[in-house]
Amino acid sequence: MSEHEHAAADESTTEATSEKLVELAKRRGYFFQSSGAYGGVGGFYTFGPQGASLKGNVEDAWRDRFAVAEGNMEIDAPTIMPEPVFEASGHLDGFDDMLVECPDCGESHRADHVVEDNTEYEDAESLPIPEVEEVIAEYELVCPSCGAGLAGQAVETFNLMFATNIGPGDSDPGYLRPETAQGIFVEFPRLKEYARNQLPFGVTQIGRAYRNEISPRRSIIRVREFTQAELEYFIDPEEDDPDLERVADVEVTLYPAAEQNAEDGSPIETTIGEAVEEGVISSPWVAYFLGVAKPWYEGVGVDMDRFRFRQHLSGERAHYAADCWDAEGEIDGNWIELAGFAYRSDYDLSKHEEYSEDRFTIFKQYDEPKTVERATVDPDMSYLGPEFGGAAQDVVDELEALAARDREAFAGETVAIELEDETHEIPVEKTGFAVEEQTEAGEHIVPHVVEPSFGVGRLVYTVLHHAYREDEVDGEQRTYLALEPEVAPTFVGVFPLQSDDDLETTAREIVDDLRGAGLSVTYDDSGNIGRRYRRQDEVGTPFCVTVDYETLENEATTVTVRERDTTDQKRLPIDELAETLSAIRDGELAFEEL
RNA sequence: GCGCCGGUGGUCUAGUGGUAGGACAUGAGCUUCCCAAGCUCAUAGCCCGGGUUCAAUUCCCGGCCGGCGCACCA
Repeated sequence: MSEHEHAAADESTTEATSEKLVELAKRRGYFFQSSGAYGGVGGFYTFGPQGASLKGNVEDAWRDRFAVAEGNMEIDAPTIMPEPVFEASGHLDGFDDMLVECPDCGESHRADHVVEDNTEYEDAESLPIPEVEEVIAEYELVCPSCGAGLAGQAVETFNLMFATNIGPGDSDPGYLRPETAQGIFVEFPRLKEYARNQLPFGVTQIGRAYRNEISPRRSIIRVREFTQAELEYFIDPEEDDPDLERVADVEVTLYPAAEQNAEDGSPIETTIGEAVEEGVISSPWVAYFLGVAKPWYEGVGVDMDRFRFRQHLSGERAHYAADCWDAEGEIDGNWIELAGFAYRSDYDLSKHEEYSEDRFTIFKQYDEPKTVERATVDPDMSYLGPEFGGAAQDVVDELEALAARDREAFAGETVAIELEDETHEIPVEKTGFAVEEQTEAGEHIVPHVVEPSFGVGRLVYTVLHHAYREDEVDGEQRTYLALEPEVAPTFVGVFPLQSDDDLETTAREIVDDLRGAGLSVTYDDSGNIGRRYRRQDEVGTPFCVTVDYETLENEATTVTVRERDTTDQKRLPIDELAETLSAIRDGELAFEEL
C-alpha cells in the first residue's frame, strides 16, 4: 500500500454510477451525444478522443483473440447493400413492424399481434397492410390497453432499416445493414474460395450497423448506429466438432432457460466441459465460443462478478436458431446484452442460395466416389426447335425432370409430357434418353454457421462502468477508472515535477523515448503535480512518470513511477523505463514486483 | 410513438417578465513543490421556432433533445 491514506473502493459503485459515468464521459472525452451544435440527434453518439482510443483498443483485443488466435479471416464489407440482399436475409419483411395507435388512450400496439391474439389468423405479419386494417374492422378489435375500438385506425409500417438510394433517382434502393454479419454471408461464394473450399473456417468483421430504433435509450446502450464485432464460423454439421478440450476448464456463470422459468431459479456456476456433458449447453460449438469469450471479457476489464451467460427463452429465439446464449453484463442492477452466441444452422446461406444466382454451398468430397445409375436426356434440338418454337427450352426442362423422376415414361415409342395443360407426344428417339452409370465424387452442402456477435459500444460502456471507482487519498476524494492497461487510452503520463526548464527537457526526452517504444503517452506540465495525477486517474491512465530534482542530481538517471489504483510510487532508472513499462502492459510483469 | 418530468458557461447547478450568479474545470501570471493548495486576472451560458408583451431565459404553443414508465428491441 501507499504511504498515503488509501481507502478501499469496494462500495464505490452505486446506483448513480451510470449518471456519474455519463457526466465523466462527456467531460473527459469518452463519449457524448452527436450533433449537439444542432440540437442533438437521438440515438447517435460520438466517441471522443479517449473513447475512440478505448474502443479501438477493445477492437484490437477482439481481433487478436477471435480472428488472429483462432486462425480466422477478417473482412471489411460496405455498410450499404442493395435491396435484394435484404429480401434474401428476411430483413425487408421481417424487420417491419405494423403499428396501430389507439384513438382513445394513444397507446401504440403491434397490429399483427392484436390480430393474432384475437382472431384465428396465425401469421398476421405476412398480410398486406390494407388487409390487416380490414381484419381489425371486421372483427371489431379493440385496444388491449383501454378497450377502445381500433376499427378505422390506420396501420402504419415501420421498418427498422435505414433506407437510401444508390445512384441518382430512386430506382435502385439500398439499405444500411442492420447487422454487420450480412456482409459476410453475401460474400460467402468468394470467401469460400479464400478458404480453399475447406470447412470449417471462420470470417470476422468489425464494423458499423444501423437500426432506426423507435426509441433509443440509456445513453450509449441502445443507439441507432453501433459497432459490432462478429464472427461467422462455417462448419459441416456432420463432420466438424470444436476442440472443447481447450476451454473445458473455463469457469462460467450460466443462466439456463429452465432456471429462468423456474420459480426460484438462479444462475449456476459450472465449467464449459461440465455444461456440455450435462446438456446444459446443447451445441458444443456455442459452448466452445462461450469458453473463448469469458476469459476475453475478463481480460478487457469486465467484472466477472457482474457477468453471466443467459440462454434465450424459446420465445425470444429466432425460429432457425437451435440454441442461443447471450453474454450479459450488469449495469446498475440491470443486465444488458453484450454478445449473442447463436447456432444459426444453414438459415442464412440457404436464403442467399435461394435468392441469388451464386452458389452458397461447399463441395464435400466423399471418402469413396459413389456410382449411381442416372437417367439422362440429350434432346435433338433440330427436331424440338421447329416443332415447339419458343417453347422448345421448356420441353427440354420438362424432359429432364421427367427422366429424373420416372424413367419408365420413356419405355415406349413416344413419351408424353405436360406443357401448359397440353399433352405432347414426343418420339423417344428424339429425346436422347439414356440410362448411364455416373460416378459422383461428392455433394454440395450448405454449411451451418455458428455466430458469436459482440456489441462493441455496449462493451466499452460496461468496461467503463465496471472500472469506475471512488476512493480517498490523503483525505481528498478521488475518482478514477481502473481500466486494464491493455485497453486504457493512455498508458503513461509523463510530468516534470514543476515548471523548470531542466525538468521539462528531461521529461520531454522521456516522452519521445516511450513513444518510440510504442507506448501511448501524454505529457502534462500544468499546475500542481497532484492535479495532474488526478486528471490521469480520471481518464484511467495506469501509470505516471514524474521527473524530479533527484533525477537531475544523479545526472538524469532515475524517475518516479506511480501506479494508478494504489497511488504507490517506485523509482526506476530512465533507461529501463520503456522496457519495464512495455512488459507491464503486455502482462509479463507486475508493478508490485518492481 | 404515447404519458410524466426536465433543458442556464466545458461540467454541475442558483435564479429572474427588464439579458444572469456560484462551484468545479480550462487558460495566463505569481507563489509552492510528489497527490485536486493559495492569490490575481481571463475565457465562457439561458436548446430551437412561433405567440403574448413596450420588453421573454422566465408565460403560452409547437419542435428538438434527455431521463423515467408504457410499447418496441429480427
